[in-house]
Amino acid sequence: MSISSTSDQDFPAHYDPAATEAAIYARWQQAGCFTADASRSSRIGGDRDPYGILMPPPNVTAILHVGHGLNNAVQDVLIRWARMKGLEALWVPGMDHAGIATQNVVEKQLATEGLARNDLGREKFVERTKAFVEQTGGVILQQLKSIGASADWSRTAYTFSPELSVAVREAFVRLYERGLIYRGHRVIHWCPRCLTSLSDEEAEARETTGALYHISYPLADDPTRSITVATTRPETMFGDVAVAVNPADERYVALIGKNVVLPILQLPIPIIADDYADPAFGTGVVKITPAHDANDFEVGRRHDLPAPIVIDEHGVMGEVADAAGRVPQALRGIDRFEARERVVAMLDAAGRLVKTETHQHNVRHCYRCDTVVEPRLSDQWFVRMAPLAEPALAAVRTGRVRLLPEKWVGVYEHWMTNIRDWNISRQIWWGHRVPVWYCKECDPPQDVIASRVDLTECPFCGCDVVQDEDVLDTWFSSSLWPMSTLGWPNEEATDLRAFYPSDVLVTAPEILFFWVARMIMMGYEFMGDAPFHSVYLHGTARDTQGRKMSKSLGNGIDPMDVVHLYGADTLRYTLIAGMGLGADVFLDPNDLGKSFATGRNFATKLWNIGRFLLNNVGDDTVRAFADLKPDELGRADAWILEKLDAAIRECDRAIGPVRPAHGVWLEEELASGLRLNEFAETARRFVWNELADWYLEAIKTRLLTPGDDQQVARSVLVHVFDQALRLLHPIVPFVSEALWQRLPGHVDGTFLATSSWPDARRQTTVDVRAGEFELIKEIVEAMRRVRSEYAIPPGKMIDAFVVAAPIWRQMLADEFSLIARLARTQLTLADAAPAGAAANVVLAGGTELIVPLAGLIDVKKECERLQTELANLEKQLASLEARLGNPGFVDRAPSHVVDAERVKRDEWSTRAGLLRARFEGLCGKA
RNA sequence: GGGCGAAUAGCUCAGCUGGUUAGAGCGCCUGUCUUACACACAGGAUGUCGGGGGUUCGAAUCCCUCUUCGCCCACCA
Repeated sequence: MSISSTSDQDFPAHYDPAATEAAIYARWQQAGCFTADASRSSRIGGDRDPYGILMPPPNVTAILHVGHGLNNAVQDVLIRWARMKGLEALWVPGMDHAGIATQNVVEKQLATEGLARNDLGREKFVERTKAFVEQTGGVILQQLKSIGASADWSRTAYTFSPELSVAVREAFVRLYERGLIYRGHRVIHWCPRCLTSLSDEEAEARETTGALYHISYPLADDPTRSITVATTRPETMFGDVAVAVNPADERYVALIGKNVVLPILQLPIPIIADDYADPAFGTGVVKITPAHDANDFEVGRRHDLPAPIVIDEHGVMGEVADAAGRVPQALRGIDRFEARERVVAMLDAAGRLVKTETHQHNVRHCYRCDTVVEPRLSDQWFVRMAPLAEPALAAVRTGRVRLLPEKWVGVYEHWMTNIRDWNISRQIWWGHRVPVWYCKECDPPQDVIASRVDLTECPFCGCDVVQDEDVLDTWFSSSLWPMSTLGWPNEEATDLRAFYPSDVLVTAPEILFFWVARMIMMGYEFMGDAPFHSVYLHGTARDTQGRKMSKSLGNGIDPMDVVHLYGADTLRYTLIAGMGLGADVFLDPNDLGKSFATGRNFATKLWNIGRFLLNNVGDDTVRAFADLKPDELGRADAWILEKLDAAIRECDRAIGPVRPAHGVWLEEELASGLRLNEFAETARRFVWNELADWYLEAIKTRLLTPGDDQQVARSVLVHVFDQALRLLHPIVPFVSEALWQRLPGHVDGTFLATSSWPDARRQTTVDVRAGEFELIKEIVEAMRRVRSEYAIPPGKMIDAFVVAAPIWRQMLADEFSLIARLARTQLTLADAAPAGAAANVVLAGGTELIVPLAGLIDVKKECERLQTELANLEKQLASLEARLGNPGFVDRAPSHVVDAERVKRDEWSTRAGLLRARFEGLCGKA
């Protein structure tokens, strides 16, 4: 890509991403820039410390949205930084088979052909899904490449691959053998549309306005008396097996043990006493429906009651088990919500509906299809979580794992200490089938066999066995991701030894419990260590109204649109710069130009700095920066090198450290690192406000004037820009690479992506010349302010005098031409303020600028302005005096504060004196 | 209902363990096509740091309280 000429044709004023990005990415890949070499990991005897990031695997059917863009941009910044720091960096990409989600997609597809999954049968359905995934899946991984993701694609993983399926089985069997997986018969969350159970996390609660129905149940032995129950779900009454009152509730104590008659069915059921009934809620009487409510199930169990099921798997009224004659003929086959209305009408007609009141409560919905979840009594597999949670909780408490932002620590602890068992079986077909076989001939416990290999016959009696029909929760396989992608359960696997544990996990807080917590648990259970030391929980992409971007709201932004319009760097820079730690990113889907202006403007600026540099430095050999002698450097050179060092240090602090120095995070370490917006801002400020605004402007003449000093300026410029490109590369990889490869002296076949991260120089002494440039800069800024204040035309060269301490005088005289160019002001050294009307500015250190105003301004107006300025200054001075006169302040404030205040006071009083003199000189003594 | 967090410029947010004149980006105002960049340059304005109390020589920063938002969790039918 090296170029010999820099005509406008191949170096246009605006960076053209379309012309460069794809080609650069291809060359990175070709050169193997992103492929990690496990043998170089110091953990297995190599020469580099490893650094690992695990990509949260997107669903195999997913298409890139801004959330993915944001998530992967963060990871890519980190991995590119680590790579440049000389670590053996591995970013493992991959996809999730996404059980329910993918099955739903295929079922929808089938539906358009008029087919249901049962029409195909399990085997055919799975085959079809597999084919669908092979044909259309993985689009997102390709899209990630176009935003620059430097993942190691040679290690792309898939939760449903043969290798990872082995890991899933191994984990299941080991947990089963340890008694941490068990089969339970209980009420779980059931989605009547997906026809599967859901975990607690998958059943999302949503605040809903419903109704609380008060129904009177007459006493069996005295139909004139009745007790009233309150329920939100009258349709479940056919499954009632009792009504419960609190044993301490005096209203009902006398009735305990009697029967009431279940309305409509005319079925006698007992009144029982149970603490579960809350006297303060509703009527204090609760109907007990063990098959359709998790709490009622527990109550039923305590009282040894049956659990008739009256709603089937589709959410339709029907007698399923143990419920003969319970569902009236007229309601059979009726949907639960329709049935609710009919039951209410029936009760009303029978005079049993006492009243209906509106009621706020939470209703759980399926996280995949939003259907109202139905509590359902069934057999499911569960993971016993308490023992697994213990080390995972300790990991965060001891600092082995840090959560950022820290506010999530409390949430994590709360969840971990109140953890409930995890339902891992799903009644769908797409996923890892539960590796359990049943033998009809053997007696418990030998009739249930968990096996790492497929069984065709019972290992105990040799007769036929059948495999469990269920598949595992997708998140079960995800929880193994940090190990399974590296070769576990083969503990000798090179990648596993070289890269486990990894370093940072970057994800959205929504899946803290779905995924992150469970990965930590599994890490400890199977590897004896947490899978990473940092969890970076980033914010959400929102529209200008603060709504989360989503497909259903249609307020999303397609990152590919941004890439096509403005380039990947624009997308990345905007997202990274706009994202404080854990803060949401706000973008306007209706105005991409405005939303991404930050990134686009920056990319253009950077491009133009490069353009300037190449046009002015040219292709001729540039002196090696390392060969420059310190005394060859000009003031601007010394200044920009100092700023560069500061920028490098600040960037390091913002993004690092790589990992805790002593295994656990210390207080002081937690204050830095992963502040990517600070990193971006620091780099931007350096490149734009320091390098471009000042250094470049300052050296223009030097670059054009042949001689030794020209060579120095060229060398420093190339060096500083090279370093700046390195700092910026993790954020804007494409434009930085494109420019870096064009720098004079670039060696063909080398990449910025794999070059080294800058180091700040170890300077022990303060460079006086840098300070001198700072004074020049202040003078220029002051002159510009004066010019603007007095509305002096930009093109007009004006004269001014400078009164400075003797040590500055020669230096200033040297730089008069530079100041003249930057401030359009011809300075002359003076010993004191010349007579006549003038604007007067005092800079830090007592340097004074005097700008004769004759012929430039309205003297009368200037007098008024000076007067107010003087009044303000004197007011401020008075309060400063008061503070310094306050013994408490002087005694207890740190000395540097007191000193600073004193310096300020002295400066201000000098300035006040000068102002007064100027005022008097200008207006004559009033 | 329990827990956690936030409130700073028009908008989105920085402001670490209290200490010079509270910052950035975008937006806004004025001027400029100054031979890298008008996606730019130069200059500028804007804050009772949510309200109230307290600690202190000194509070955006620490404590209490109120208000308003947000998030997580939860079996009150």
